[in-house]
Amino acid sequence: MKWDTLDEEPCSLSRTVAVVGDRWTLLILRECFLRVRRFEAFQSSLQITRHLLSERLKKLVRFGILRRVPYSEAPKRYEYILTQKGLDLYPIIMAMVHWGDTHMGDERGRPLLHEHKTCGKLFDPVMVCSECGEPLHARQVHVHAGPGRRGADAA
Amino acid sequence: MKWDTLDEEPCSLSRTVAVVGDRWTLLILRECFLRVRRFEAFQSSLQITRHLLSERLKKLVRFGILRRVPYSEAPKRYEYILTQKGLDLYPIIMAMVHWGDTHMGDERGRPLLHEHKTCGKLFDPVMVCSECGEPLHARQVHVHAGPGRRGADAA
DNA sequence: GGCTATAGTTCTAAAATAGAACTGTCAAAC
DNA sequence: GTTTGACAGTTCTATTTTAGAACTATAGCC
Repeated sequence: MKWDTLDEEPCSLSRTVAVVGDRWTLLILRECFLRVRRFEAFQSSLQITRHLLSERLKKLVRFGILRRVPYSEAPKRYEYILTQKGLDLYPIIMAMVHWGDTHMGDERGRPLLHEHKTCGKLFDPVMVCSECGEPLHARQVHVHAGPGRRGADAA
Repeated sequence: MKWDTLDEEPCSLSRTVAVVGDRWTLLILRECFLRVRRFEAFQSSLQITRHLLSERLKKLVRFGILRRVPYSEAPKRYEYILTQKGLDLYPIIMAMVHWGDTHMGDERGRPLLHEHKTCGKLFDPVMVCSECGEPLHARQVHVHAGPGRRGADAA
């Protein structure tokens, strides 16, 4: 497999994996959603090596997930802010958090609780069908080839 | 960071990342949801090296995502089947597919279309609040420390 | 001038992955 | 009864990635 062209595969999962499919990237994004924005802040909260952090931030900027915004002119300093494309990753992060809550928990209970400001309640994220609103289950979904596909595999 | 204890961090995202946070694992799971079950089938559809495929399947079995089920006694042969814990990863996969459809598409359209058998329509997955049913957005969610958490970071 | 803060870059060592070849079991074909 | 092929791996070396630590650069403050 050539990882450098994974984002051009005729499969939306592959394309997403090309961008967020590694450990550090997902942990960096977690920090972004927790309002972390600066190099030193990412580095100290994640204990990632500075080299890799630099690489990953560049990649996220290149893919349009983060914007590198100056917050100081002299000396030039930048912070990293989620774009809309980045904010749209929220369901992925939340789906992962929820699976972890459900299947990887210990006896102490959840590390974090989520409150929906709109309704004021503590909630779980639920994935539903856009058409009928019912919760989705793998075995109730049938997959068809779409226009962006010739041969090969996908999901 | 010590990847071998990432599944014990007080953060549900980290714990999930410990299990599915690498490229190959996510692609293998895609195949699982497409009903691929056998070693040779994974290997030829993904072009993964046999060594890594073997490693990743072992890991998924160890974490209870897949079950290794004999389908032939002589010679002994096994196939890999999603457990309920594995099936529950579906929202993560679908969230990633949907993000790819939305943000990584080309002019040819989607690689795959999804039909909800329950309602018969082509759909998109939508993540909603379990309490009020409204679609979730990152900035409408407030995070609280839960019981499974002392100091440090999380999501 | 010396100290600190911030945001990186550069270097070497260790670990993970790629790629190809090899092993072992059994069924069916010749 | 020997050969071929399918299947499910394991083993080996070469390349790529990542870890960990040190270094660079700019500027404010004392």
